[in-house]
Amino acid sequence: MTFSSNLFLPIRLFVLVVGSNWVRVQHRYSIGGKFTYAENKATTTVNLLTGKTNITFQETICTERMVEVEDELRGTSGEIKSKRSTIMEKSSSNRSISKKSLSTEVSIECKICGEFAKYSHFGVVSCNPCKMFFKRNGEHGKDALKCPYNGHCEININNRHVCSYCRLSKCFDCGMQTELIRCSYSKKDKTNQKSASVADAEPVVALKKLTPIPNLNILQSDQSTLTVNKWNLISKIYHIAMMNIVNYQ
Amino acid sequence: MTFSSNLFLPIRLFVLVVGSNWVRVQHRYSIGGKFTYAENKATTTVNLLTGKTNITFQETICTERMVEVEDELRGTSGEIKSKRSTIMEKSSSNRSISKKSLSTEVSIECKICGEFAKYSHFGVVSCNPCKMFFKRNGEHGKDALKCPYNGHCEININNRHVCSYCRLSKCFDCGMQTELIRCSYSKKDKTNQKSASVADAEPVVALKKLTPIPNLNILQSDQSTLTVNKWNLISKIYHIAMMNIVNYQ
DNA sequence: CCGAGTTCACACAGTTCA
DNA sequence: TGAACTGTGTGAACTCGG
Ligand SMILES: [Zn+2]
Ligand SMILES: [Zn+2]
Ligand SMILES: [Zn+2]
Ligand SMILES: [Zn+2]
Repeated sequence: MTFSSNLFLPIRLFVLVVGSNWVRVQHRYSIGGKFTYAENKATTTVNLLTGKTNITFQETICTERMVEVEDELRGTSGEIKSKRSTIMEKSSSNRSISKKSLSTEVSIECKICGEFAKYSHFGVVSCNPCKMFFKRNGEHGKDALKCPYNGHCEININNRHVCSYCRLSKCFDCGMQTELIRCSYSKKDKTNQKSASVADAEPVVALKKLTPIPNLNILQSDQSTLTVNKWNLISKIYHIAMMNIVNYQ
Repeated sequence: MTFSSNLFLPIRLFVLVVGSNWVRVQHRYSIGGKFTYAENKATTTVNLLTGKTNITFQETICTERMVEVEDELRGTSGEIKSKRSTIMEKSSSNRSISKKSLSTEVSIECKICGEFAKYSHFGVVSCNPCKMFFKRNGEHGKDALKCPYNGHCEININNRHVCSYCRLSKCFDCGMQTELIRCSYSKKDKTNQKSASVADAEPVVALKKLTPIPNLNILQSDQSTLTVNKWNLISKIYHIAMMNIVNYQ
């Protein structure tokens, strides 16, 4: 994917998704004239959750100059001929910097309760409490619980412990998957335990189609489906990357 | 093979296959008028996997001008005659630039997950993560793993880490070969270990025919078998080459 | 340059205990 | 219930050999 930048420099910008939460932004541009120019490659890797950035900046300065050479040639008849020709001198120097940066303000909230979240758990960006809650209650299903109110409680960080039914409902609504709950660590009989749980528990689940994980799929293959928020986030990343680049100069 | 270009310049374009992953595109064109023109030859070598380009640009400017020359001739009778004549002066200057470029717009996708891939690993064009995954899990076989769903997960870059069983299945389906997984580096007894392992373990493997690595044979000898995708890729290469040429001016 | 190998930090499971 | 921990698979970045 190539962006056209709105800067004056002709910068080619490549954005790649790396892993689930990392986006890599790579700039490549040449600056300078026809015969003296710098080729720059700047790679910024941004973690969308923590905002950490790793930057690699590589610069190659190329100098090509036309040197005029004048040769004196003495002809057979004794007169001096002058032959003028040009040759190309080329030199290039390389330097590269790499730098790790700390977190910036890009932070992510738990989809369930709104608390600060760091990772994606069971397929949804969620905080540790909500992760633990789903692990405990996810397998039983929400039918085992009961809402003391009308079943439409709004869940936030303060009241999340009040109604388990609505909290679990919201977990499922946000896309948490019980399939991602694994069995306990056991090095032996790994396959036995797994097959047992799948066979016993819910054969209906086994027929379910695998839904793509709803974590930050910032850049999916079809770019037309990107929402405004995602484009805004991309431009934010682009801005961060650009600022980091500019700071090198 | 010759392309006709859609520029106004009459450019002759030659495309050659160099090695397995390199394609060389050569342009030749003249520009200018009858007496002043430039003969240009631009050679772009494109790596189909990495998209790197090496460019050589050679320009010969030919100037032929009619120069009016006035010679004083002293006639036999002593009077001065002026003879006006035109002669053809021809000069030519040469310059050549060669430049290695970075661009990666021609990219190849991992057959397993679709991520950007640079090399072929274990017999299949694949990304680094999928390479590592196959190296770790290839030898155990897919029976050691279990799909939490129905065993037909579609693998892409976002969900590849969810179901190891289906990922490994796809690795095998795409043609990854466990035979290409080597032992670890061991500087001593290298030959001994190799011969021992072949002799002891699997004589069947030794009898198997090594299948040719299915990397990008973009331009095979029979061009009629080129698919639409390959033609598209070629035109993409052509575009990149052209853009690189144009940027020199 | 390509394609094997290795290493280490991280993401995201599970577990324990107040 | 949730803070704090352990354990395991993953992948970016590197080395090595042909
Ligand atoms: Zn939460
Ligand atoms: Zn409720
Ligand atoms: Zn892959
Ligand atoms: Zn599966």
